[in-house]
Amino acid sequence: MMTRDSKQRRAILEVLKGTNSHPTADWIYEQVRKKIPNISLGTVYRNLKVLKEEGKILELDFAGTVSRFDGNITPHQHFKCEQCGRIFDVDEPLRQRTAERVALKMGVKVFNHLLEFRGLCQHCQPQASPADKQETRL
Amino acid sequence: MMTRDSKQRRAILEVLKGTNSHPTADWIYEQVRKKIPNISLGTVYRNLKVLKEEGKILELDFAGTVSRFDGNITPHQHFKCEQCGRIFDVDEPLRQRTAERVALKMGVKVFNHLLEFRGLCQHCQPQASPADKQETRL
DNA sequence: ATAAATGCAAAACTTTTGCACCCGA
DNA sequence: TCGGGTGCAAAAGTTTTGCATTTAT
Repeated sequence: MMTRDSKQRRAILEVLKGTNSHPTADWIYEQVRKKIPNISLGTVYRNLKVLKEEGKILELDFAGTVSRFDGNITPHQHFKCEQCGRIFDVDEPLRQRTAERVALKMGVKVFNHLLEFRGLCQHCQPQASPADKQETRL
Repeated sequence: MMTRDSKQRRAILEVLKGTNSHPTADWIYEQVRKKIPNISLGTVYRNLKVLKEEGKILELDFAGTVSRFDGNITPHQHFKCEQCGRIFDVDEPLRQRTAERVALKMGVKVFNHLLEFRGLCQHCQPQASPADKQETRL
């Protein structure tokens, strides 16, 4: 299948490359709508699929039900806050060595790897310091 | 909220502990139904949520749209085949050191970490050996 | 007794798809 | 022109929820 060009596809990729958040399809849709008001959500999904297959973007599956996408396709790591759900990039390069070892040991081909840390982000940590009382966060 | 006991919850946990696959809610539902035929899917979801909050199971978000659950709550690694979607356990322990370094550097609390490798599993690899012709898998 | 848990069904969401029309190569 | 791309709306699939009833403590 020959993939063709379209302003919709270009706009979607542009949005994704222009953020370091890890947006959902719906968020991307809203952003692109600012430039192309009558774009449809179906088109966004179709293009995300194509872009993913072309290796231009990454689909993350971290956030429970909704998929998130990442314009950064180099192997990298994430931290996910279990409370607020935000996803942060982590600068902690994983050695390529490990991927090779896994490939050899299991007889598989490894294209990519993602490391996910889970916990509580700075914002969501219960602050118990007696001096400066803060708003209580459950 | 005081959590109470129920045979449904016990059965769900039992199913999850008794497999090393990474089943979807629906698969768990079908298994439990063999013992408790009139259990409802809603109950399965509600219990998976409770068990997850109690830290007794893990929710994986690897598989695109559907959530998968894991009865193995020790930090461990997965390999996901991008073709057939199967998820395999990988025996490649990640050093606790790394998690500590991340926690310190980012000011977060790390409860868990998951490493996901992506690629093609043995079964899905294009086999080009000229001697033994195999069924062609796209 | 009382509050949590359940079954059922409806609702809410996310993602996919069929179809007629449009547009890029 | 021709086949891929689009918008629209319907459909499919997963997960959540309201409510009356049951059940564990």
